[in-house]
Amino acid sequence: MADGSTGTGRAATLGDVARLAGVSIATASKAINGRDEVAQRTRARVLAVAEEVGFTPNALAQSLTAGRTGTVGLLTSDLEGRFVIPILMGAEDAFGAGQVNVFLCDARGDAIREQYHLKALLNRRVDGIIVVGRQTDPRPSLGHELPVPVVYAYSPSDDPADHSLTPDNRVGGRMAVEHLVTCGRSRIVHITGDPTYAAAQDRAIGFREAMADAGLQSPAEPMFASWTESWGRDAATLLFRRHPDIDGVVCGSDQIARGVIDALRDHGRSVPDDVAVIGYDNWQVLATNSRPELTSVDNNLEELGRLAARRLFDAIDGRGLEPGTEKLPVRLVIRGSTIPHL
Amino acid sequence: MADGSTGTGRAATLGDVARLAGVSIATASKAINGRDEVAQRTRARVLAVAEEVGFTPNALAQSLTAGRTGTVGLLTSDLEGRFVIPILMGAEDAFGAGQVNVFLCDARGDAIREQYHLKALLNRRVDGIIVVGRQTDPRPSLGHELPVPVVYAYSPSDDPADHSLTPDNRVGGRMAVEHLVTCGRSRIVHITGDPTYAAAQDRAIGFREAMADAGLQSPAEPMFASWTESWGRDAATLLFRRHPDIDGVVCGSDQIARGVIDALRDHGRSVPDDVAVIGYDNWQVLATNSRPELTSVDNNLEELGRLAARRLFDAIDGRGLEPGTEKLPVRLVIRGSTIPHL
DNA sequence: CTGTTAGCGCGTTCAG
DNA sequence: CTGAACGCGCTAACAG
Repeated sequence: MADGSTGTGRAATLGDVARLAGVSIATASKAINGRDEVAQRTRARVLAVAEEVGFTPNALAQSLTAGRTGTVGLLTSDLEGRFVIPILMGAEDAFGAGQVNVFLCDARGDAIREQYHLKALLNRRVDGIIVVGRQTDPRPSLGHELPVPVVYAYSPSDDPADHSLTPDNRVGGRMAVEHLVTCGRSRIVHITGDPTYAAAQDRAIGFREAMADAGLQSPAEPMFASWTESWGRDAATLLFRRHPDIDGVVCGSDQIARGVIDALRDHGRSVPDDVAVIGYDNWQVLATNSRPELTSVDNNLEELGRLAARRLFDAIDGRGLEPGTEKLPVRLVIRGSTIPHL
Repeated sequence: MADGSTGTGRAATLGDVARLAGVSIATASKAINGRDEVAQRTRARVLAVAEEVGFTPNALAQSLTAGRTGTVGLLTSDLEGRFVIPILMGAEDAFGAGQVNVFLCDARGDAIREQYHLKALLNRRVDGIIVVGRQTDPRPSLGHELPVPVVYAYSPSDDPADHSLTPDNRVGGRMAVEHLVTCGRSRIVHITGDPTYAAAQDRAIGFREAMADAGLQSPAEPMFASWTESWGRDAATLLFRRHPDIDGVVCGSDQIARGVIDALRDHGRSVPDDVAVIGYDNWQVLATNSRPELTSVDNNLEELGRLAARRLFDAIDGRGLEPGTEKLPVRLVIRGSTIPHL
């Protein structure tokens, strides 16, 4: 604490502490690291001095000998941070507060920049890397020549030999339908986003499967276009004009759901009384500000982050990563757009 | 590239390269770092070997002697990442791609955890720290006993001796009014969020000043409550019932603005023809999905991040940080909620 | 119990 | 132009 002034005074070193305490560097080290080969009185003296001069062990030097740094790289292209933030938090949780620190690098979707960041992370000797994408479509692998383990989160790697974690969109699509069926709906349609996204396709597959399983026929084929509110509005207008008896809408995103609800109100339909609407992603700012609030499928991203961290940890400890993509369970968050008076 | 397999093969060291190239470590070092005290042929040989074994300089070892690590800590409590992500990106820009890496730590609003992270960052010998809050209210200083410079971004420090960067909310409030006046509005009201937030108060001050400067009297006092859509709806309903001739609404956030627009549609008012509405924060997902799209005041967070990085850089290079809080200019993003047919 | 010695991987004198 | 030697701060074997 008495380091002195603003950004100057070179941090105290173990040697400083040892000298001031009148012991050797090795003894000081043992005392501070709680080894039991030190006399109580000596330890007390060393600790007192350390406290006094505000000694902070130099993690760099420690890492140099230890062979591991206790750092992890989070390599992302998620410009909004929508996926990377919960994953980061989950990872921090799993690593145990402060044991591990995370380098966050944003490649902005640029492969060159990604290589650059990767290089930097390796130079800094991170113990492992988590790659976070912003779509569930497979992304190019970083390859296997890397000296540290890599886990892919949200976007799986396109190489099946890598270890990837991604939410199970198919199950999510199913869940949405099953919930609406439980709510007594039977004329259910699906409005979703960009058909080039795996997420859109997978959720639609789940939708179709669950409809078939329930013995229901959708009044219309799933409609794909874009992940926007305006598409939600337009699609809803179109569909309800053609099929006025629709009583449930499964949406591919919360934004689409907001648009759908919006359009329904314009057309004088009540949500959820006339029509139940369900979103996807459980994006708080959209879901809880909606009127009524939005039932939505949540990807459990924090859990995904925790798991990614745990997998990486295991790999770092030499326990090896099984190749393949884990599809993680999603969960339904029920609010007022499917169940009245909630 | 030929390091070998998955996460095992200890990374090649400068010594390895030197041995394989048949030169001393010192020569290898010079060759690789582009010093000109090396014969062309020797350099070529060394570089070839380095490439072949996939040599990566150990940044830890470099930092140990260099005295600086080329790392920066980003200490935040912004759970959503709404502020921290653009600031991170701005900082990465300013530092120059890859020269500097950022440790991102989320304290989750917990002072204990913050101390813990701070300690870890200092152990890792970061060259400097940027503290990012999620409100513009002053936050507790980290103190001045730190061995590295600190810059506060978004949330200023409560200690005027620290260096802080925060958006100029007062000017933002003014700008909103001035824009509406330019658009020919004169009966303008202000609906904003939680009155305990400095952001709400400062924007309201700007609102009042600009109204006075324009010689206008607001039909109603600014209304404070919460940063939500539902408050926007309720407040708008209330206000328009009492003052049907209002023709402009300055909102304290985009969420509030969304609610206001929503209510206006319910009441059969057209935006922007009957009433112009302006939001705050320019939160893309809200602003561009609105119908009509939302004119909004943008806090220029990336620029703020860039500047924070630059200030920190200067301080690291010993150029010293002037104490005080810099209020950064904001900018208006004009869309359809104030100007028709845009 | 304590101190001495030897590295960890690299950059940097300073002789050759 | 090249190499031997030292130090960055710390931990881990050994001796004493």
